[in-house]
Amino acid sequence: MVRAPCCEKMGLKRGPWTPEEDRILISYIHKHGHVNWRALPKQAGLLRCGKSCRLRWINYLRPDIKRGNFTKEEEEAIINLHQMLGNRWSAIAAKLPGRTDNEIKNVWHTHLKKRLIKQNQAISDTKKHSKTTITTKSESSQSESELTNPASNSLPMSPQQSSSDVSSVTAVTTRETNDHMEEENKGEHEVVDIDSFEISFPAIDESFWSDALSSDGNSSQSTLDLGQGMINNDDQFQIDQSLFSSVDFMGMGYDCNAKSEHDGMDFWYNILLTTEGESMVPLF
DNA sequence: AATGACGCCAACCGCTGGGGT
DNA sequence: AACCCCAGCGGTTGGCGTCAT
Repeated sequence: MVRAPCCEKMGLKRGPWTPEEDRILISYIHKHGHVNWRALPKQAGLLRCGKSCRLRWINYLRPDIKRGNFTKEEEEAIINLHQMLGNRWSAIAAKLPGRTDNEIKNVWHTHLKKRLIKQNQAISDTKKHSKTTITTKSESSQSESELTNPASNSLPMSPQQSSSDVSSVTAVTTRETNDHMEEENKGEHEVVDIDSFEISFPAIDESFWSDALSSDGNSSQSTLDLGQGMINNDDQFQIDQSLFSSVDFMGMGYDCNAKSEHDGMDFWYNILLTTEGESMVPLF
């Protein structure tokens, strides 16, 4: 069953807004606010559906909207936030005052995604010449789909994700034996393709996401005690601080690698951590 | 000057989750 | 528990402007 678009009902207007409509909407919201978007157009005397009014206000008419081109800083922030959050445009917009989710989404699709694809293409071309890594995966460059939703393939599953969605974890899981650790330091390690390396992870316990990571600033390593959770109930993530990438996402967190042992093998994860006072918690 | 290709972006569509009954 | 209503979200579309031929 296909639902008819709301605006098709009874001659409601669609398409671009006129300055007069804008004026009516602004004036009404200034006087009465927007408690009920559905009722608003009728009360304001607009031949639009509530949804259309809401969108026009949120994306264009709000007084705190910042118009004009995105600055370099804003673009970099979007790239970083997209790395962390994926296509959660509203969450990204919340970090960029004056910018709307729609605007950010458009900028991403029209500028930033293309730019990143080019950059990654260049990086992968460079790697092809210098690579010593044993790779079981076909040597394809980062795909557009990976760029479209990096958060889903570079992080442990979020509480919103299905715990049966194993591929989102395995997508960046690299397998290393303990022996490979030293090799890794020399820049060599085995990268295991998710398609050819199958392993089932137990479901993530909800408590994982709320457990705090205690950080020991003095030692070279700190330990993230997962409590019950990620791989099995006894697991701990060894966070090797030397492996912190030192990337500080706008003061909100750190990008680091984490290791967990499972069936005699070490599994490495990329985790984003955010600081909350003294402790650090997994961002996702 | 005409026209087709392309890029941008405002607006729309359909889905989802929360709250109320 | 089931249903309805609504706001909010992310994906998609279509119109318009610009550029290349």
